[in-house]
Amino acid sequence: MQITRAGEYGVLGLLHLARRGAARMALIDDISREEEIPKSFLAKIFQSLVKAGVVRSYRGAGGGFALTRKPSEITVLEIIEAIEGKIALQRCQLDVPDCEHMEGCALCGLFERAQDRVRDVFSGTTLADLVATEATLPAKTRHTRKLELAALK
Amino acid sequence: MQITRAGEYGVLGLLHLARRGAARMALIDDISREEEIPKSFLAKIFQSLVKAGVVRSYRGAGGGFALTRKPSEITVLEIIEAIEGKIALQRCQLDVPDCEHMEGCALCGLFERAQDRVRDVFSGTTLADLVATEATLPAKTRHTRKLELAALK
DNA sequence: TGATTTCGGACTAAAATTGTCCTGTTGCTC
DNA sequence: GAGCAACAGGACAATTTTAGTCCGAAATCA
Ligand code: SF4
Ligand code: SF4
Repeated sequence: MQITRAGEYGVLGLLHLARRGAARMALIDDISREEEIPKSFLAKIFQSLVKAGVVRSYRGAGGGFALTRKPSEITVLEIIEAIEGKIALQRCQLDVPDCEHMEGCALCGLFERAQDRVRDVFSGTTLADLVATEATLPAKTRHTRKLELAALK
Repeated sequence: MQITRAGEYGVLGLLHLARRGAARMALIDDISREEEIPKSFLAKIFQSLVKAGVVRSYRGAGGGFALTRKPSEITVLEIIEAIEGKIALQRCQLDVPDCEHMEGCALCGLFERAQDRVRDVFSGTTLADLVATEATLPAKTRHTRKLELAALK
């Protein structure tokens, strides 16, 4: 019952992009280093995000990734589901359900309600919200710390 | 991002017990047959539930399992967490967290909120609620159908 | 005693997760 | 166009988790 690393890394990667401001570009290499995410794994994850239209990729020298929309228009739900597929708490909630009891199962409805609540939370939060939240957190321990330290040098 | 089979089977097993009424006993063998759950797996699951004090077990001939409380006093959350451990959407939500970014991570708080909503839904639903819900579902396809068919013979 | 039923732990098979790696392909710059 | 920089895509591998099985032991009852 966990969001996978892939999903988490995806959000963290895009959050990094959002933090950089508007449509600024970033190399997969930099994001991976600064957010401490395995590079080749992150590269793979970003492929899904490109396909989902959340980021654009630019190849070749001087290339990288950039958000296609404003951070305030990209929800966490969209990101996670682009990477992991639809959030489903049980097989009966899958896009192609895998249980023959669905019609008469009371539990099924409960799972659906729980799942909707999760999706509500994630769809009600955008990258911009996360960036804003970050500002309220103790700076010393902020996840962006490596960035800040690097800037000092 | 799914509740495991173990958790689901646990709820389904107890639901069966609740449906049977008050403190009536049931054999693991019957529950497993009627709910179509692998017997040895269900036996294992029920061990956790005994340890958690949700059911009592009686060994030997004429033994079986019975609820220790009224169905209206047993929540789905309690059942699932007795089996799977605390519901956690991410490693930072684990009982012994496994991430060094916690203090400064905006995402962490979001996961916590989502997780709390899930727990709300599950803690707000008891076995009695599920039994009641079942009554409103189409009888023909009800999950208890096998029981009913057996009763006709 | 012997049949029945749960207990507890060791064990296994399959699936999902979490990556790596290598071979393109695209685009920039000289 | 040569050569480098960066992403694209797919095959592959290691690890972990899930989903069970199996069996001997302990309890209980007739
Ligand atoms: S909750 Fe009910 S419908 Fe959903 S997978 Fe389980 S048995 Fe099937
Ligand atoms: S959400 Fe943040 S705190 Fe939680 S596991 Fe991920 S990086 Fe760590």
